Amino acid sequence: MQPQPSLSNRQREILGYIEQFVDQHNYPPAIRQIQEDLGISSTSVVVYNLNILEQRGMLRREGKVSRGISISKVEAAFEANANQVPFLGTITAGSPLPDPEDLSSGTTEYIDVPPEVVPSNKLANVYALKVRGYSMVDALIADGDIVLLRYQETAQQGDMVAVRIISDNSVTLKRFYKEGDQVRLQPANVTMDPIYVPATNVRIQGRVVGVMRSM
Amino acid sequence: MQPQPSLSNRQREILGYIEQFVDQHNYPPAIRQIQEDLGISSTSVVVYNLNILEQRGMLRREGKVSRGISISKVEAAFEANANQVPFLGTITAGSPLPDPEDLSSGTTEYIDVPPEVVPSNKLANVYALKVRGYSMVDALIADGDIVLLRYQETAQQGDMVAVRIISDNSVTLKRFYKEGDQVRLQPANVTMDPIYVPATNVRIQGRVVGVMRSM
DNA sequence: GGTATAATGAAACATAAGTTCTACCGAACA
DNA sequence: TGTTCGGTAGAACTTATGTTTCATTATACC
Repeated sequence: MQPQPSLSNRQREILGYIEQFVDQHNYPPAIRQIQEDLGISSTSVVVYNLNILEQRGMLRREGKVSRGISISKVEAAFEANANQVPFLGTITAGSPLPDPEDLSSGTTEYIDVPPEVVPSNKLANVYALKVRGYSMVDALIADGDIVLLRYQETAQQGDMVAVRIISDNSVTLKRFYKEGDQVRLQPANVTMDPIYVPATNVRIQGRVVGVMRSM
Repeated sequence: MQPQPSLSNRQREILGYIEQFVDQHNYPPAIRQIQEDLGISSTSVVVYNLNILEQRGMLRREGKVSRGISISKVEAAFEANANQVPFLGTITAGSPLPDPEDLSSGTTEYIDVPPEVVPSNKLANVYALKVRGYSMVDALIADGDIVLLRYQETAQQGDMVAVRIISDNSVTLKRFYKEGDQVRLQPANVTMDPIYVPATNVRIQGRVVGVMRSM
């Protein structure tokens, strides 16, 4: 965001009116409409303030076009809602994770992620996978769940990560604790016991940043 | 959705043009603009087809208003993005569920729900609660999860529901099976055993339609 | 107070844009 | 063949709406 330049009350009022109007009608107001509904005495006053708002980048206008006002905020709202991450397919216990690089493969699907699950500013390198089977119940993840992973090869203590246990050729989701040469993999379900694996036998394939389940 | 009435090529073309135009400019096109850009010979032809499109419910027009076209699709897109449900607070094992009627209490928060979790057309009576504590791990729900409940007092076999066990004064989330006078409450975690309760001892407080977890 | 600058008012002007009317064309049909 | 009907053309008409000019009032600063 740019530094917010000071707007006069009238300018704020006009801007608010336009937003509300567009919201309600799906098309922008005419200058005379702004004038009348806001009790402004002359269209030239509206024009005057619209010009300032345009200079400040609060909106754009198309000259000589009726209702040719477009509020940047609308775009912003759209972008704000466009919290999407690529959907890369399915994982099962046995199979390796899909390669995040597969993004290039043209027709990638995207799914919405509410900011309550992953904040908009932390969506970089995040992708979604659908879980197949019950191999991850100990991570509180069921068949059909959508897991959100951020691609990374290292992890902090206690992170929930997708780890590949090389000797097993399996992928599981566990909390990660490095303990010397060992790695402790702790199920999210607190009633279950951890497993210990030599550090050389695990590869981190991403960090779990969210789960979404539909029923 | 209404039955999709057949549109002529020209009508489809006009509709598509309007969508694209709005997308690009944030305000609707003028009739003459449609006419020229689509190589139509007369404005009356455009008007003629716009009227049909309006009758078909594909768009709305405001009489005598310049660029007074509003595409229903825009609203639909907005609505599709406005997949929100009220956030009613927290639940723990012991406490009763918040009353969905509390909606009236003014400052309700709302949270986004992606259509992958709950389809837009099934959001009626759905509300969100944040889970506190680990009492519901056997339903594959952890501390901090957001559960989405649809308010209802009955359930189908196998539904995941929020049930209140009266004698315990507790609320849990389980799969619901009615078996004669008994109710079988089955943990979502398939490795765990069900519990049996007399039907008179349970109250269904809602159906779990989704879960979202942030980590 | 005097002067520059920001903000307002009122009206005239120009034109962008919706509306309407009538004529025309081709296809379906009796 | 003539008649109806969905669709197309062209043009005139009206008005909704942006633009501009100029005078006027407030605000600030020296």
